[in-house]
Amino acid sequence: MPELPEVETIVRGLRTVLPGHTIVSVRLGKTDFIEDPAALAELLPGRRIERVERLGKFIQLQLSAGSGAKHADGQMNLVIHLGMTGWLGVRRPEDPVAPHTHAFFELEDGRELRYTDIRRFGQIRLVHGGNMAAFSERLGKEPLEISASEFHARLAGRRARIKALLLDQSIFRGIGNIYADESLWQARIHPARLAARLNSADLARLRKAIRRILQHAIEDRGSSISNFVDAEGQPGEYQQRHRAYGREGKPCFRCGSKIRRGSVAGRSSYFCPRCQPAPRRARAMRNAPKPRG
DNA sequence: CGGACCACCTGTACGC
DNA sequence: TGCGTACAGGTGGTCC
Ligand SMILES: [Zn+2]
Repeated sequence: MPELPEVETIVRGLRTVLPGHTIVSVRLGKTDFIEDPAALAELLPGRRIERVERLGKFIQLQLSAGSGAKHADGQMNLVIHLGMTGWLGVRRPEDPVAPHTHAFFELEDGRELRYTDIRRFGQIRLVHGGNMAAFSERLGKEPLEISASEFHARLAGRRARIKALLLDQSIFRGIGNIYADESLWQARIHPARLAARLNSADLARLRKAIRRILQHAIEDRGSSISNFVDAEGQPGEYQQRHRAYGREGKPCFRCGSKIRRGSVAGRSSYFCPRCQPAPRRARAMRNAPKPRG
């Protein structure tokens, strides 16, 4: 469940062990999710990891320019997205290899950075130093950094459903299905409300809810669903604090009504029918994602 | 612009 | 036990 808090948890773990170390070789398993597998083996060895950053749900390993003719292209970034089931962490070679581990970046001290991803919805790509700013600008604002006025401006006049906009990574980067539902529950806004119909009090509440929930989730090292663990292998705790997500039929923590599940923006969406009243003449929300033929 | 639906891939839970 | 179905943290495409 890598959304912003889980990715931040992974990044904080990697930041304590990776900077200063050099990639000496690369081994790959399945590569259908890697943009240019050959380029990894060709361009990474010899580069030192300088910084570890998070851009929304992306992990950025900033690498040195290295030396030698083939490194004449300057700084490089190894950019990794965890998709639905990705994991990234450092292990020793003798440590057991988790199933579905598809990339090993061997370090000069013998340890290896491993990428594991059951469904392979993640991404591994190289972004040249000169293209990194453009890459970052294609994404929206960090939800923990955006000002109130910019938050309002980005949603003003949009006639899409608020949840669809929260999930749009070009508006805000890092919010996913769990934290969208949790934030909307906290702010008492139905996920199918149109953004343009939210007043400024609604928007102010929503921004505060997003900040509070993401911050608390980071403190709890994210939500662990189906075995998510951080870079050290420890699970998160925030799933115990979910108020809406995954709680269909259970009582609302505020009013006791049964939490309902519907489909908004193509995703399962959990909300309290009483605290989060449905938009008046909105098209009836579909019940749940339908099976495909 | 916005939404519905499909695709990518693997695993798990559950009904029969 | 086995099989079919629904669903899962995400993104990106098509079609209307
Ligand atoms: Zn309620």
